[in-house]
Amino acid sequence: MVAEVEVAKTLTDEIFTNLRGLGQRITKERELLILTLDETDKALTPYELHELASNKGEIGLTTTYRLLETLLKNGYVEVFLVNGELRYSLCRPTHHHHLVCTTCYRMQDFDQCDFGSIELRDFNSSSHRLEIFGTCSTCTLNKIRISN
Amino acid sequence: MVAEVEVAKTLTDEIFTNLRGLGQRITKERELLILTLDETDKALTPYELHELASNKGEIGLTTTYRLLETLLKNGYVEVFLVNGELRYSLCRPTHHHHLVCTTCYRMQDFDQCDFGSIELRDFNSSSHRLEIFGTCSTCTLNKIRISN
DNA sequence: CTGTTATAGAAAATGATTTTCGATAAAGGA
DNA sequence: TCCTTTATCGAAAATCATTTTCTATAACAG
Repeated sequence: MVAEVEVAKTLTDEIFTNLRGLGQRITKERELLILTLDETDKALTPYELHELASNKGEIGLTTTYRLLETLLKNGYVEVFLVNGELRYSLCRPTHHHHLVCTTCYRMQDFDQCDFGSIELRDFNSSSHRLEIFGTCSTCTLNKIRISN
Repeated sequence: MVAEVEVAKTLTDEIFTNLRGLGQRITKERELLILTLDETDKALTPYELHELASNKGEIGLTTTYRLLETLLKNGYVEVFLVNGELRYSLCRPTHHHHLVCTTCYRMQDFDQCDFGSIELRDFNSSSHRLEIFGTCSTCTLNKIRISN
C-alpha cells in the first residue's frame, strides 16, 4: 500500500475550491481580493480591503462588498465590531477565538477555550464567540516610545 | 451605632443619578427611552427602541440615537452584532456576558467566566467579550410547535 | 421665579451598503 | 480550441442607517 501524501492545502486554495464547488466562479477580481485578505493579519473594513486590493489591480467597491458577503455566508470571514466599525478578517470555518488589537486591528487566533463544557439552563446554544480586546506588543512598544 | 439601611437602587435610578452627576439633564424623553429599554429583555435596534418608546410618548429618532450613544459611552448599554444588525441592551457597567437568542433577540446575563486567569503572550488585554448564541426555551418550543 | 445652557426635533447631509442592468468573461462541453 | 451558458463585473442610482445643523424649548441651579 502506498502511503498517501496529504498535501496541506492553503486556506486560499481551500476557499477557491469550495466556491467552485458551489458553482461560483473564481474571477481575477475575487482571487485578488481573497489573496489580499490572506496577506494581512489585520481586520479590514470593506473600504480598506478595496483600497489595498486596488493597488494590485482594478476592483470595484461593489465587488468587494459582494465577495465579503459570500465569504461570510460560507464561514470564511468573520466580522468584528471594533470602535464602532465593522471589520472583516479571513478565517477557517472552524472553532476558534481572537485577540483583537484595538489600535492597529491586527488579529491573532486564540485556541484556549473551555466552553464546550458549560451547562446552560433553558438555552439551546448553537455557537459562541470570545473576543479579547487589548493592545498588541508592537502597539504597546509604540505607545511607550511616543510617550517618552 | 445605627445600622445603615442600604437601599438597592434600581438600574434606571442609578443611570439617572449618574447622568445628572455628569451635568446632563433627565428629560421626559430620556426617561421614557431608558424605562423602555429597561422594561424589555430583548436587544433592540435603535429603530425598534424608537418604535416602542413612541407608543408611550412623542420621541424623535435623533434623540434615540443620541441617548444610545450617551449610554454606550457610560457603559450602561451594550451593542451586539446579531444577524448583521446592531442591537442595544441596557446593562450595568460591570463584568458579565450574555446568552443571545438569535430568533427573538432576548438576552440573558451569564456570569460564569474564567477569563481572568488566562495567560496571554505578547498581548496586553484590556477587556473581553463572550457571547453565546442560540435559541431560548420559548423559541425552541415555538419551533417544535410550528413543525408539527 | 429666572437665567443659563443642555437637549429636542425637523430637515439636510453624510456615509455605508445594496440594487439595477447592460457588458464581460469564467468554466464546462462539443 | 472554440462555443455557449450564465455568473460576475462595475458604474450609477437607490436605499438605509446614522450624524450634523440649527432654532426653539425646557431642565435645573441659584
